[in-house]
Amino acid sequence: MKNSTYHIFFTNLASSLRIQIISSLKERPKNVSEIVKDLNAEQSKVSHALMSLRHCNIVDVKQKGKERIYSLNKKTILPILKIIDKHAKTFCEGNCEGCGK
Amino acid sequence: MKNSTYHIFFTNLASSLRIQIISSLKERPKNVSEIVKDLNAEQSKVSHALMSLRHCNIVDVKQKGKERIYSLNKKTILPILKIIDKHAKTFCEGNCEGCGK
DNA sequence: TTTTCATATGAAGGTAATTTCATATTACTA
DNA sequence: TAGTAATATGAAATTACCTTCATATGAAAA
Repeated sequence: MKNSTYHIFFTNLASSLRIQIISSLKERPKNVSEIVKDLNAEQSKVSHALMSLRHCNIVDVKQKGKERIYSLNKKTILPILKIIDKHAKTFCEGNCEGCGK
Repeated sequence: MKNSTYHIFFTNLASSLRIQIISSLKERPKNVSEIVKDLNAEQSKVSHALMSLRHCNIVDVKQKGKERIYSLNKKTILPILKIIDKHAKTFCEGNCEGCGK
């Protein structure tokens, strides 16, 4: 019961950097350099994060010349984030130690 | 960007033990001893896990004598798990290194 | 056909999360 | 009210994860 689908999937989402990448890709598909600029993060860090997201099919990638264009699997991710937003709105108004507010 | 709602929420779900607890509570509300028996896990471990889930309002608790009855916030959790199940079915048939299959 | 740009990779080190263990608390019961 | 059952708590130890840094790869341009 270590590497279940849920565990890998949620571990993947339990990273601020990866969530930031997801946010950035909501807008449109982007290459690595664009994401790096967006987040003002290190290139290798972003690459590692993208690799991880890719393993879970949270993002998809295609080559275009020497660039790689990453795109978000919106169908899976957006509804989940929406549910959590609603959850937070319902339970974490004011200050909620468990929800970062 | 460390303790965002998403980070705390997903970190909470990124634990096999806590996912097992959630699974167990899908059936019906249970006290700690029942959960401990269900999962064949240590009591203090389960208590810590429940505390963590409670902070995120993933579970709720009420006292009943000397027992504490934990119940699942199904409205938030079930749809999320469902989406991931579907995601896994779509992307991880056969063997998928990223999804534990 | 070397240089450069874009991105990936591996491994060591650092940080954060989980487990464990010993003990505390709280509410019933004899 | 001493005892016990049920659960919680704190802190040290362990494990898992993330970051960093140095380097590799691969595609295009010069």
